[in-house]
Amino acid sequence: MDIQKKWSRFWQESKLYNFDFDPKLKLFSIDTPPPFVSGSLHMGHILNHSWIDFVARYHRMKGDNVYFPQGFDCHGLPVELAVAKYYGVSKDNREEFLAKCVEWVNDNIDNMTKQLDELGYSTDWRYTYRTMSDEYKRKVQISLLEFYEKGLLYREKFPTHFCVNCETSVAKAEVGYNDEIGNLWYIKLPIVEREDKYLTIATTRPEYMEACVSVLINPNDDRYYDLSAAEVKLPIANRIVRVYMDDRVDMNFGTGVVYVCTYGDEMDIKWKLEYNLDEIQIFTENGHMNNNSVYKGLTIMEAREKIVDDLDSMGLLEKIEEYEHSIIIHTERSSCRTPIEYLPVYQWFINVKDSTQEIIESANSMKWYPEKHKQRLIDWAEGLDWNWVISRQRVFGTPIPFWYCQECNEIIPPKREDLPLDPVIFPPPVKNCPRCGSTSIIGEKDVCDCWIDSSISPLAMAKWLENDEFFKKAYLTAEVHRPQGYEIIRTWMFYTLFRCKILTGKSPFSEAMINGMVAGPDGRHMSKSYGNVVSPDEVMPEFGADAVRHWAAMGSLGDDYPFEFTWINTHTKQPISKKDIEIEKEKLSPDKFFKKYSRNFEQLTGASRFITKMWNAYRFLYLNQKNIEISNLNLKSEELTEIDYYYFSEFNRVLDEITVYNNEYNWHEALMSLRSFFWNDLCDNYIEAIKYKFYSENQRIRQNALKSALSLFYKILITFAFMMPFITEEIYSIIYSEYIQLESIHQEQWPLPFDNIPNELAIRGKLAIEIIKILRNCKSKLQIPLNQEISRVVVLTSKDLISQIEKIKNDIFNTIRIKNFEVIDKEKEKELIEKPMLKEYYEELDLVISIFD
RNA sequence: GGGCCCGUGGUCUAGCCUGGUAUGACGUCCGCUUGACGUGCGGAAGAUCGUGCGUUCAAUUCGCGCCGGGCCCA
Repeated sequence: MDIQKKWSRFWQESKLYNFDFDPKLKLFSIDTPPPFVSGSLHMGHILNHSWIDFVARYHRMKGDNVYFPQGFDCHGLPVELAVAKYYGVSKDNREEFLAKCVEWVNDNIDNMTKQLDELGYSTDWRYTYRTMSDEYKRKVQISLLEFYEKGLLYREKFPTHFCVNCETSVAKAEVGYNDEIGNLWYIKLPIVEREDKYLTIATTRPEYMEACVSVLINPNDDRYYDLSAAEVKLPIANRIVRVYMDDRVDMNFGTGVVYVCTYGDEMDIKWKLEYNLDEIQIFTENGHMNNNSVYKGLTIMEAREKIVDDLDSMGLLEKIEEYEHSIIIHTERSSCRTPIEYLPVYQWFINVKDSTQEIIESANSMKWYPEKHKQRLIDWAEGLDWNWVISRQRVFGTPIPFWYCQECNEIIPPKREDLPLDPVIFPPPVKNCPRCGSTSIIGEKDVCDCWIDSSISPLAMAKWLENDEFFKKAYLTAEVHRPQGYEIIRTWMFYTLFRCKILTGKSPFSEAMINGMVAGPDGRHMSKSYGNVVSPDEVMPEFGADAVRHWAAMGSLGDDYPFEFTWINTHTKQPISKKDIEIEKEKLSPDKFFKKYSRNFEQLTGASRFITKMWNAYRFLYLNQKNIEISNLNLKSEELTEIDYYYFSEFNRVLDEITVYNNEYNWHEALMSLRSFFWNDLCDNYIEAIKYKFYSENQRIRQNALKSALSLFYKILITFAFMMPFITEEIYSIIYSEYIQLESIHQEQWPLPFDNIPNELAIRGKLAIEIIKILRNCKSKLQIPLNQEISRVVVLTSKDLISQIEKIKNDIFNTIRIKNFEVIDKEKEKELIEKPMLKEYYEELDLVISIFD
């Protein structure tokens, strides 16, 4: 932890990640997802932002001029809810409410910034943007003005969730479902031109009768096969409506006949649009019946009772059943809990339907990692049938900068130079409506959907409308990388492609890297609202940022990745089942509970073991570095041995491999491959095979061995640096800073392969390592401790190989500790009279190995 | 309600597009070791590749249905 703090501070003080606008270099720009300012990050963000940081650091090492500012998505319902809850300020007190929202957001950003720093996130904070800033709002509002000028922005009525008690539209997130016992009324509707024939519908909302615009039946329902396109007469309303066939009608509900009303539920809205049905609104905003109803003035509940009575007296009420169903209620305001109605209110729309081809073209012009997620966007764009509702009936958000005429609904746009503005308080640019001359012009009080804010993030960070030169470099000519999760492909990605293309004529991204969702232990994706979040603060102190980043790197591109843990008893270290933990949680106080049980993060133990291993490898080299003086790491060919060459060539092979993986953002495979090379090859075999030289009498041998070991280790260290910035920096500062004149390992370029490797020597080195492995195995079979000397080993082989092995026998017998090591022509086998302890045949290598006491 | 994605040993993952019973890692178990290594080395066990049907000489890999999980929109 101290090491982490030390380096975090150092990186900041040395301005290591400061972005320098270098006109000579290609700009690689990363359009980071602006996280919503919930206050703290969870492991889902950690996965996402670790990957982004990998991209940034890796591209820097590859020589790109990397620009990646971090943004923050400030507006949103949760902020309003939090402010209302924690500050007790009401929305009605607009000015104070908004000020408190800003304060709340700023506090949250501070904490999230701290958490990103702890992760080793290498953004340049000087370029951070916030969607609530004036500059950001200005861009958003200008973009809306441009959409208006292009004729893509319009305002019309659309049904929304509406609370008739609070007399306001409410967002989806503000409503909930409640199971209630109600009635199911069976109502007979006379069929037109068929005397005494009725069609019976079952409904939980009889008061909607006057809003009924059609009746639907499932075409597979043979009870009603003869009623296709029939008409029924609605009682009370005295209107005639048509019967349609629709296979989405649930045949098992009620009578299998459903009446479509304005607007009973969400399906009604859909059917209304699909069949182009009439719209007959019968409620007022305060929950009474309106002019369209004979029950005008009654409340909805009163009207329900009355209509049931009336139908009964008309003999059209067949029966009443008790029925348990769930109804939508206004849950956000706990004092309300009134059933939600759907009322058409004016909403602002952006026409996206007409741009789907352009969006698809943009998507096709990008490289997608992984490819499969491109389809998600294309399917979505092709299947899109509604335009984008951009208005939200909230307070804290970017204002929709328009006025409208209350008489004729004419939209009055703002002057460009006045933006940003809030039309609620800012006077309109004209006194009279340009169309009808009316003076009742009113500023829009709705604010923008958050996606309106965030879907110009590539323009905002590239300083669109602010700095033309920068914009050209960072957007028009840059390679722009978009990292994000798959869950927002249809929103963030979709809208960004759309808006940026319309506004600039150019598609914003050259590539996208898609991450999956991090799931909590319950299998659902980590989200504050599910209450299954694990904060990085809960694992960072124990495991460190590098281990957490290692965990992130092990996730696979585009797929979900669980962050699991099991509960264990702190004292016995025994795992506890989920069921038992729930019981204990109920029973004990939080204090006692956490004393008795703790979480065990299995996925991080592997990561931290690896880091320990790396640390040990460093320590071993460091100990020897203290004893053996070398002045530089320049390798000369005469100083290198067969084994060195073999491992150098192996490194080259692995380097190629991981470069390909990294270029495709396949961190999982890259890390696996590098990890196993480091652990199984470098530590287990290479260092073991040259270890003896560190204790050699000969100073040159000692120096050469150390030099080549340090050189190889250094290249590996560099390749690990972008994933594990802290430990690599620490090791660099201790053993390498004296040879390499860089302030930080993070200024290094991606390593070049070792050159001039004589193939013949490398092959011989490989042979040496193979024989060493075999002999180590033999020792293990004979249960001889590895550090115990063997008195005699005889290798029988062909004449060709004898001369090869002679050249590497030093390495072999010194590593394995063999007193007498003989290599003999296999034809002379008979001369061996002594009986060996162990005799092993290795046909593929053409070796017979005998070990003697 | 609609659309899309996913389902491989206890866990994560490769392979599937270009069909021939499966890759690697973590974890587990056994043996040895413990002077870079809160360990290391060597070895072993463990998957009828969600399920049913179909195409095929042959399916984890292709097609359809179902089940389960997820995401977004409504």
